[in-house]
Amino acid sequence: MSTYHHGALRPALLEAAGKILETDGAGALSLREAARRAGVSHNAPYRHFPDRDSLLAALAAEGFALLKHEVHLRPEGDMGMAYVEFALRHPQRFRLMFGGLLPLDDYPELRAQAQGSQASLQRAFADLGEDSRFAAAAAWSLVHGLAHLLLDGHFAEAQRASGGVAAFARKVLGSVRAARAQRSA
Amino acid sequence: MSTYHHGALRPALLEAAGKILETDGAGALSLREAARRAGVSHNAPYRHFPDRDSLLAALAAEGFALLKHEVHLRPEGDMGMAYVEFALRHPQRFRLMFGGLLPLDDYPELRAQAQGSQASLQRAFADLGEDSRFAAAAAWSLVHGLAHLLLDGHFAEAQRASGGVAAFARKVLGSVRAARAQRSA
DNA sequence: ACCTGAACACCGTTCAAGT
DNA sequence: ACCTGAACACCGTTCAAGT
Repeated sequence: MSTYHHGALRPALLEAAGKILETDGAGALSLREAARRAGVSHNAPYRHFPDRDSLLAALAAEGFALLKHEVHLRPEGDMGMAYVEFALRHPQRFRLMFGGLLPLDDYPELRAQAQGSQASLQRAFADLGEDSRFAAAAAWSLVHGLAHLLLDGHFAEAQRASGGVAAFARKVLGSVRAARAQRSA
Repeated sequence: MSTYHHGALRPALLEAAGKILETDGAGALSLREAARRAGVSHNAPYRHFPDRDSLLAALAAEGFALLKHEVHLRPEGDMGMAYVEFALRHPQRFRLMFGGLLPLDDYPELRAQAQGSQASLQRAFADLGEDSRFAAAAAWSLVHGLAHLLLDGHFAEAQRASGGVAAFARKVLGSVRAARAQRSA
């Protein structure tokens, strides 16, 4: 009880909010419910977050840090797959990070974090096209769009035929890699 | 005044809701505000839509029909660009269609409509990779991801250097096409 | 500094009526 | 059949207090 009154409320709120986000999505996340789960009044969160958006922004920031970490655990050739797998493992977090719900102009640090994940993919797919800047954008677009469309269930049948989401994703990314390989041959 | 009481309320609500969607986004769209703009009580919409989600679903359906129409106006090689341009021209509509806000499992006709836009892109990018099914998925993913990332402003600097969003998008899509061309040479 | 409780203006949704 | 008005249980946010 008294622990929350001693400076641990902010992380407690983030944890409670994170759970709501994962299970019900950002749209269902209310400050009041997070406060309830943290055992404080509906008003206590305002000591730690100026408004609802800034709590969502903090959750998105956690997500960007985790995404960067998971992508960097992989060898370069597998970073695209790591990106897709992150989205599949944390669908609601991914939607919060990239769903346009947050006014990114008000949170420039979030956009910077998002571009941190692009820097890695750039190297991974650098030879997708000639100009490396456009190639990097194409690489990020490819894995980002694939992640989104998988989350929306738009490849449901194809996934079944491929034996699972991950196997399907690997084949889609692999088909582009194959085109690149033939080009250099 | 009395016109709305004679069967024209449904389209009037869709029009009012569409305007709110375009200016403030799906999150800010309330049934009560749509009803207000249509000049009826906050409760009248329930005669035409069972709940808020089904109004959003109707707006998304309009979007999918428009997307399909605009994509089919272009020659095959330009359909990817048409897809991106649709997203840029109707950002909030695009986010509603693909932002995960709607429970697509409850609206199977929407998912069918979404896949209608893929059918065209499949032909347009059919030689991106060997297996045409995976190549089609890669093509849709590429344009879809590019559209999303452009809307989120993640390519802001690169866009400036390229002289505008559309020019940048064209170069990104072109860089993939260039890789394909080199491969067949 | 951090938290509580009352208050206000919004929602979505339901129900009982009105025409 | 279609619409209104009252009502209920939620929100985000602000303000005046409490410790």
